[in-house]
Amino acid sequence: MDTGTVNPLDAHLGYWLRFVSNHVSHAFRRKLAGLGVTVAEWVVLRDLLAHADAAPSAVAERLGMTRGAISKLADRLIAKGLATREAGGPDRRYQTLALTPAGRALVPELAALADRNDAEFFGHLSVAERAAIEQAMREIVRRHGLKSVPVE
Amino acid sequence: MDTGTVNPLDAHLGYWLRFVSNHVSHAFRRKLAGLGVTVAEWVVLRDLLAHADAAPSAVAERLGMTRGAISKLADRLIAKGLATREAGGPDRRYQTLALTPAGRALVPELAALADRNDAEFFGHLSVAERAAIEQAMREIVRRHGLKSVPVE
DNA sequence: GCAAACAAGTTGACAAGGAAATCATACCTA
DNA sequence: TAGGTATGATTTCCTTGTCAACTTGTTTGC
Repeated sequence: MDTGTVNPLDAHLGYWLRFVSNHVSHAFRRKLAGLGVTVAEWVVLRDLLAHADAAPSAVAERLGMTRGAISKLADRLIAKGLATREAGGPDRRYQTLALTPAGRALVPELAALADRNDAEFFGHLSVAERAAIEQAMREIVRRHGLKSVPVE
Repeated sequence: MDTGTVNPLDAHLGYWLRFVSNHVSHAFRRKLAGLGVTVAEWVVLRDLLAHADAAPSAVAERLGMTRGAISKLADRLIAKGLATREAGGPDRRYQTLALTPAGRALVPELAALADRNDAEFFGHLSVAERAAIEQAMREIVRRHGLKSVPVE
C-alpha cells in the first residue's frame, strides 16, 4: 500500500495532544461518574462557584457552549438538587443560576477529584516541564485568540 | 465568594491540553467539513489506507472506538462512496472494509488539511519545543499503557 | 407611541458515540 | 454430531451536544 504522500497521524503534535487529552478527560469522567456528575456539569458547577447568580447566557459565553446546552445542563443540575434557577432582576428575560448548599458542598469534592486526576497523569513531570508545556499552551491560546473553556 | 479550597480550573495541566486540543480539533473539523468529511471519518479513512481490507473490529481496536461506532461510520463512508464493505474470507461472520478509488483519492487531500492545521497551531514552536512536548505526551501514553487513537 | 429589530431563554429535530441486546456464524466438547 | 459457548457485526436505546425555530420581553427609530 503506497502511503508515500500521506503523513502518519502521529506525525502531528495535535494528534498527541488529543490522544493524551482524551484519556485524561475520560479518566476524569469515570471519577466524576462515581459522584453522579458529568464533566460538563462539573465545569458549570465550578463556574457557578466563582460567579454566583450568573445569567445562563453569561455562563454559556464563559464556557464556550451554546445557550441551549446551558439550558439543558441547568435542568439537569436543578433536577439533581445542585443548582437553582430564578427569575432575577428588573429585566424579566433574565434568569439567574446559583448553587444550592448541596452544590456548594459538592464542588470541593469534585475539585479534589480534578486535582487527583491531574496528578495521576502529570505528577511525574518536573515543575519545569509542566511549566514549559503550560506556557506553550498559553502562547497558542494567546496567538489564536482562543476563548472558550474546553468542556468535552 | 469563598473558593479557598477549590483550585481554579486552569491550575491543571489537563485543562490547558484540553483547551488547545479542542480548538485544534475544532479547526480541523471545519476544514474537513469543506470536503464533506468528519474527523471520525477522516481517521477511519486514514486507517483504511494503511490497512486495506480490514475487519471492522480490527479498525475499532486500532482506533479505540466501539464496534458499533465503526459499523455506523462504515455506513456513512459507504453512503458517501468512499469505502466498501464486503463479506470476506471463509469465515462468513467477517466483513472487510476498504477504500474506493474516490476514497483513496481523497485521503491525500485530507492529509494535506491535517498538515496545514497542525502547522497553523504549532508551526511557531521550535523543533526542540515540539519534540519536548511530543516526548512528554509519549511518556504519558507509555506510563499509562494508553492504546486508542483519539477521535473526538 | 408603535412597529421593527434585537436579546434571553427554551424547545425540538438531528447527529454521533457508548452500552447492551441481538443476529449470524464458527468452534468445542461430551 | 448436537448442544453450548464464543466471536464478529449490526441494531437499538440512551445521552448529550449543536442548530434553528420559537416565545417572551426590551429597546430603538421614525
